[in-house]
Amino acid sequence: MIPAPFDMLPSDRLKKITTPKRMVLFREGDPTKGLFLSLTAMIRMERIGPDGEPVTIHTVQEGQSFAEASVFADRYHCNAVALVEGEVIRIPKSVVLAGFADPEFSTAYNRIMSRQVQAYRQIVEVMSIRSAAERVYAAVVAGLLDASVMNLSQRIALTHEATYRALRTLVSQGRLENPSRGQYRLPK
Amino acid sequence: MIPAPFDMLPSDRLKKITTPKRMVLFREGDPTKGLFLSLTAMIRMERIGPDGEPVTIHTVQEGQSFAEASVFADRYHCNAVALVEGEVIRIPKSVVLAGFADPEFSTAYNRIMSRQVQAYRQIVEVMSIRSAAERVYAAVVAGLLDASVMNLSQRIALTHEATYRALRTLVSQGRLENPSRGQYRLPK
DNA sequence: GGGATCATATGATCTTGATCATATGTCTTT
DNA sequence: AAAGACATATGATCAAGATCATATGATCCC
Repeated sequence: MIPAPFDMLPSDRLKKITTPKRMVLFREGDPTKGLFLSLTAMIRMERIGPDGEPVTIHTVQEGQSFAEASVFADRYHCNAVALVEGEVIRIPKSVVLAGFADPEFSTAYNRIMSRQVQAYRQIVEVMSIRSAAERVYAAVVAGLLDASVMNLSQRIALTHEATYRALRTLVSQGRLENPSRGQYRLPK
Repeated sequence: MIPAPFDMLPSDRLKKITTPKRMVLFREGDPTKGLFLSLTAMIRMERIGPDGEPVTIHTVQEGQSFAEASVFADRYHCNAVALVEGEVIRIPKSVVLAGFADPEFSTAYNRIMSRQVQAYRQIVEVMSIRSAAERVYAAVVAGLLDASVMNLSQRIALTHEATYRALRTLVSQGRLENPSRGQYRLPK
């Protein structure tokens, strides 16, 4: 199944690709072929820095789309490399551009992009909080502790040790509850 | 002048508002009236945390749009408060939704949303770099030093002192040039 | 021109989160 | 049931960035 809103596009134009680990999906400077959708893959978007070292721009998780802006550009602005084996779908830019003629697709696409922008703004604000405890608290309030603590700590740029300690502190302050090992929630 | 792509919408439906300092544009739970465009205002988007204290979700700068996702929601999810006096434009959600019938508007709007997502992903990745020098370097490479150093330091969540020191370090390493006071750039 | 304000710049000190280490709980696999 | 892998959890130490302080250059404005 293809995640919304791309399921509204003609499925015969979408190309499923199985990426072996380390496969390069595109390189900086390549003519753009379209955006991608990771079904089960993890992709590193990287740019080669002035020192010649690769700098990670973004890491794509399962279920996420990436290279959306390539639809409006002639060339890719970074490299995309598979970190593990997995499946991705390539959506030709012509298909997306044609999709904008369909108000329903335009609306649906804009909806998910708006949500993403909203989510990123919040993450940026959370990441700007200096104190580990306050950062973790803001993240929990924002609902970012939906998976593991490990996962949370990565998303808010703290070590998992600092995150565990912050959670402990918040529990001792009565600002969070720890009903069982590994479970944290706001007191109700 | 109204920034793209909103200049493509019927201008008689857009409402210009002059916000005095501290004016509340909308509150969490209010029925959504549409999205906003800050012309000269600074707006704080905040949510009231469980402690009853306001938590900043995002700070809107001049020229930015905000509450885009409200177009797809019944109620606002946060408060919007003017930090200084300034001008904003309100765009009713019906106008935006009607706009999606126009492929040209749809394309233009989705273009800027794609760019924003791209930019936010990059910022998040930069903010995840622990070392101040590497963080600043990545930010400069990403072109984030387009205004003042003060501005940069805020955007990448470093104190300005740490940012100045990191710049100094990078210059001494030959990774940046400092042609004149306050000017920093990549060596050609 | 003089004063106010702000960005740039750097030094000294201190706090805090990173790092390293270790242990236990949980889940999966065989 | 044992082994392996991984998340949870916490202690000890250390380095790096935050904080506080001070100074200078630039800009505005009256």
